[in-house]
Amino acid sequence: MPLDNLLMKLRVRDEVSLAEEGALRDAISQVRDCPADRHLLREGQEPGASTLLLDGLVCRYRDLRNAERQITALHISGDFVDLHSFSLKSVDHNIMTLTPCRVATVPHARLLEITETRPHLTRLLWFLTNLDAAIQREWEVSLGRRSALARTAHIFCELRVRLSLIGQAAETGYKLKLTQIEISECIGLTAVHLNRTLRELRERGLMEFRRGEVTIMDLPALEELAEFRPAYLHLEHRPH
Amino acid sequence: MPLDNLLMKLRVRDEVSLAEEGALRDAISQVRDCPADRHLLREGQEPGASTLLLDGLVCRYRDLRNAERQITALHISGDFVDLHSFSLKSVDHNIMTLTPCRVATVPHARLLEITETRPHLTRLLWFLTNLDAAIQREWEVSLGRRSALARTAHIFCELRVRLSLIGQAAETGYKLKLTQIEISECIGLTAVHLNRTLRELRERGLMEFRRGEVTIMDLPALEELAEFRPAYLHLEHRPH
DNA sequence: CGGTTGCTTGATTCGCGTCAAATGCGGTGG
DNA sequence: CCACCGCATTTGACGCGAATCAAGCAACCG
Repeated sequence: MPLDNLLMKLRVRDEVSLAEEGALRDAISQVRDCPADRHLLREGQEPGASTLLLDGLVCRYRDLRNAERQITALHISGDFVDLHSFSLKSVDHNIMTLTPCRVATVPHARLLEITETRPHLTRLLWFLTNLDAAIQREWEVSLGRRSALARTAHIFCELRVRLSLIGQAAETGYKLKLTQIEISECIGLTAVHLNRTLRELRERGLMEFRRGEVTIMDLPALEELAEFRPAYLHLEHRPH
Repeated sequence: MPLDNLLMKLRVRDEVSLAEEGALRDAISQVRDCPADRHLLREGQEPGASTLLLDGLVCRYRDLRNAERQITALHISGDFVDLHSFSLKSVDHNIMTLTPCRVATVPHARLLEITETRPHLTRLLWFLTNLDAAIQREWEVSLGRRSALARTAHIFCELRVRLSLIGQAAETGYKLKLTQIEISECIGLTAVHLNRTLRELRERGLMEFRRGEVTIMDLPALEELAEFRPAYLHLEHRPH
């Protein structure tokens, strides 16, 4: 079912009625597959539809002059990768797949209709925007003030929780088909230094990352090192 | 007029009808003054109202163990400092005034009513959330990949544009009643290093920051150094 | 199998942090 | 109006964490 992961994610936080589920289903105009490393959107474009990620990993990033890029968000199954394009009209960054992906297209016209007729569902979509923003805030904190070691630990803690909500992570580990280069671009390190940092985490017996597989040896110690507080992921179930 | 700055900000991007203006006005339950360095909200609280900043400067921040803080957002007159609390229910960071402020309280019940009855106004509020998120993204880029010099230049470029939208900045400068310590907490530097960086900007003839006053000597060069592209501030006028 | 991409490690450099002290400045009270 | 206090700013000396440069290795893929 294309909507499963999105619905799981939403239903952690609030009720979603069958009518709302139907409205979301009707909003999808098309489902397609997309290979890895393909742009879904580029800076300056004005898409007429938003993209819901059904499977795979997608990032949003910005390039700077010195040819480095900063990945500003990572998206997993069930995330609306550019819901904000409905609201902002133009996008101010690039969006690309990191693995082969399955994506659903949601025309802005149908989102508009939802905002005209379904206040509660609109608030849920708005909530998703706020959730993305909360995650971004936490990345700002990492980039600004956490050491390489804590920053690295933190992103793996965050992804563990986010993936566990859609049944794709356990306490002991999860699959994450990213390269060290890509992860380093998320956390503002060079790939070389990330590699050394991963070695340190491994040698300390906290976690391991090898060939797209995260193995967590000591979750409490890892979360403590990262100062990971999942409050920012807003896991509480509340009427919205 | 309490709403002037918010309306100016919105009307740069879209039409706001008189009825909508009235609805916003009716949403305000109270206006009050607040001294500098006062918390408006703390991590974990669940406020029943959002706060619209009418005058002054407010920041959002998170503290880490090592007693350092990262400021994740700066708000100026006309900004909803915690519109997201309506959507997220609990706040995951601290919000405090940096200067004496005048703030308006907007009960969540009235925001709820707006979402139930005014789709277009709801979309405008949602847009404000997305605008904040776009600014946060740009801060992530700065924190992750820009040098101290570019990062410093960038925040002054951004604030110049944001303040100019509400008539509080010129090409040549603006008032900004912040300390170097506070600015350094925004851009992930130490106050000492920011001070050296400001000296460098001054010696290069680009800009000066003294006693809460920004003087810009060479705006094009400053923006070039910062790689400042205002696209992320979404200044285009579009139907939402 | 050879080519390509990602991972790993070492040597070195450098940007920014840390520590410490001096200077400047606005506010307060006598 | 001046003396003093506390905080912000400025500067210097020094150290460290992460970047850079470079080379070798492992894994995958046609």
